[in-house]
Amino acid sequence: MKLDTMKELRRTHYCAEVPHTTEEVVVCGFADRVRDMGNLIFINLRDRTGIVQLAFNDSTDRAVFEKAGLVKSEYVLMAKGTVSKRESENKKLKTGDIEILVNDLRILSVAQTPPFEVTNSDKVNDELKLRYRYLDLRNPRLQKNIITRHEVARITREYFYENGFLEIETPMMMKSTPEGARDYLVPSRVHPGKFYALPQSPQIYKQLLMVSGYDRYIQLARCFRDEDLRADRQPEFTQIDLEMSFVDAEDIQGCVEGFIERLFKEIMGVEIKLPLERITFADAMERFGSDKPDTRFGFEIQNITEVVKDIDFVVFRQAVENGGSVRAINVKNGASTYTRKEIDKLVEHAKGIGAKGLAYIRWADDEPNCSFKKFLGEKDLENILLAVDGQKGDLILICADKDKVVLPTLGALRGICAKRLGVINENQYNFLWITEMPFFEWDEENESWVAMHHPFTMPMEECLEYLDSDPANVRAKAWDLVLNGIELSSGSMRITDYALQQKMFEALGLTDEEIETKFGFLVDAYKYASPPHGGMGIGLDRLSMIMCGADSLRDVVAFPKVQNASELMSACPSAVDKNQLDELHIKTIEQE
RNA sequence: GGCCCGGUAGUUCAGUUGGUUAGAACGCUAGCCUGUCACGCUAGAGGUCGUGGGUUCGAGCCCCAUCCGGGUCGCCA
Repeated sequence: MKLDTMKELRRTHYCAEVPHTTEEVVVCGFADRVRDMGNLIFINLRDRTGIVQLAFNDSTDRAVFEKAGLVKSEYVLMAKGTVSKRESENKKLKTGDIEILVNDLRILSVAQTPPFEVTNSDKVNDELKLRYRYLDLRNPRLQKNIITRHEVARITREYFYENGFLEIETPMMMKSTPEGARDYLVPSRVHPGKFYALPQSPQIYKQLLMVSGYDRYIQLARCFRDEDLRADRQPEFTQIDLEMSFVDAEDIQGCVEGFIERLFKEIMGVEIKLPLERITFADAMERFGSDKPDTRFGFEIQNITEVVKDIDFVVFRQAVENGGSVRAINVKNGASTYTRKEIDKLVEHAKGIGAKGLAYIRWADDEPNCSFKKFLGEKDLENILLAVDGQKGDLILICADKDKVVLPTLGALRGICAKRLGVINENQYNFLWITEMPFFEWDEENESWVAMHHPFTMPMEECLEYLDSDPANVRAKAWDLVLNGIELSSGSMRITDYALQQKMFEALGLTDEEIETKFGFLVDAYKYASPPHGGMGIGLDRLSMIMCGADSLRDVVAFPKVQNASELMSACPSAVDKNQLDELHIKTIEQE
């Protein structure tokens, strides 16, 4: 087919923004649906704003009409015509009461039959859509998400600029720091055997910017982590990275709260009530069994150790003897309708997390059905039900083990049951600050204490005395921001005192040599004085995901990676030419 | 790395106990159609049942291996 060109013609309006007047307009976009009725043709023209109907009838010039007959799905068109009121309105379209009577149609580009219908692809396999991501990105839903994400970025910059933050870029090629997540490494021709790393976050650089006196820093920073993916985890992601000087934790949180409030108001029209709710890490674990609890529903964890400690049931007794506990969640909202099979599935899930099993009481009929009834004394069941407010219609799940097992298990089950029962309000946005995070975390594999946040995090003053004696009880001036059960953000005050930093490194078991080679430049910087400072990194992708009502980052990332961290469209990562490797002084597997 | 789920026309799916020529809808192609808007009607094309091996007289279906995708645990300072 001979294609047309735009020549002198230029767009006057986006499709969904064509005015209801009779003036002449020029629109362009993709042919969405073509309805050819013989002597009457309608074409839905689509661009990033929406759809407008092009009409061709007996008053249309014959050459134009015949060209319209050639148009197929996804052809790229430009059309000039007059806006006309429609005979019957289409209420589903923003422009449903008008159409364009076309007097000049240009077919600018033709399309093969696409592998799936671009605007009707909800059920199409993700793999196929990712392989043809450029087609899926034409989908209005995805376009809306990508545009929303743009709005998030725009408001972020506006807000932080208005509050005196400077946007400063930090390097994408930096020193590898083996702590924490695995680095993506970058070799270089001029440095045989040496590697840059892509940043897991600009952490160190932003701290140095505070040392240098830039006072308030913001960056929409790309970050990279060579770890396994999840629906809410991509190996490459964007962080709203900020750092502030001469502030304490509450100041930073207040600043971020203002940002959240503005963002939700402007984009969603949702009022977020400030200040946001706060809960300590310890309380979050105790009540919700998670460091990122979803508080849109109840089913809180209850400690029933005292109630059941005298029951002669080996599972309970062993847990208590081993310093553990017996805890329960009462799944209300008619959870007693759970079938035996469904409960078995919950038990399986609990085992997957590490629990040895799960006891339950299901009260569907007149009498409660208890899985460990034969071990109970006369009043025991009554006491348990009283302790957890058990009523007819409830399902009570009980787990007994060490707290390290019991809490996460019940925390996970809590979420699963809430989803199954449909008690989660999708239009609710429950923000939650998690405060007083532990400083150390016990690393089973290496049998050592590691920093839970990062080693530059300031411990809480009152905990300094436990540094050596009881690391588990040292809490940090670190906090997370959680939204609907998803960790959005992490922040902390940083250590600016050289001596204290040395002490923290010691507690983490780092030798002087290790400190020098890994963080020497950072440690040295603090010898030259530093304002007190702290900051946060807010997950822009996750934030956008929740604001779009999506349940996967793929819906808000233009070109996402799949589970094995490859990108299906371009098929990367890929093998490279041997010459390229030689130049980088890298031996291939065959050479070894 | 572990566990679970999936892979059958271009797409979404159905496919009985292992049994003749593997079906439907949408899409696509052709024709008809002057007010459609998920247009309608008629006809048609389109399949190495992910791949390899095995069991069997016979495999889309059973077994083994493998690849791809999804979820999840580990992991993610």
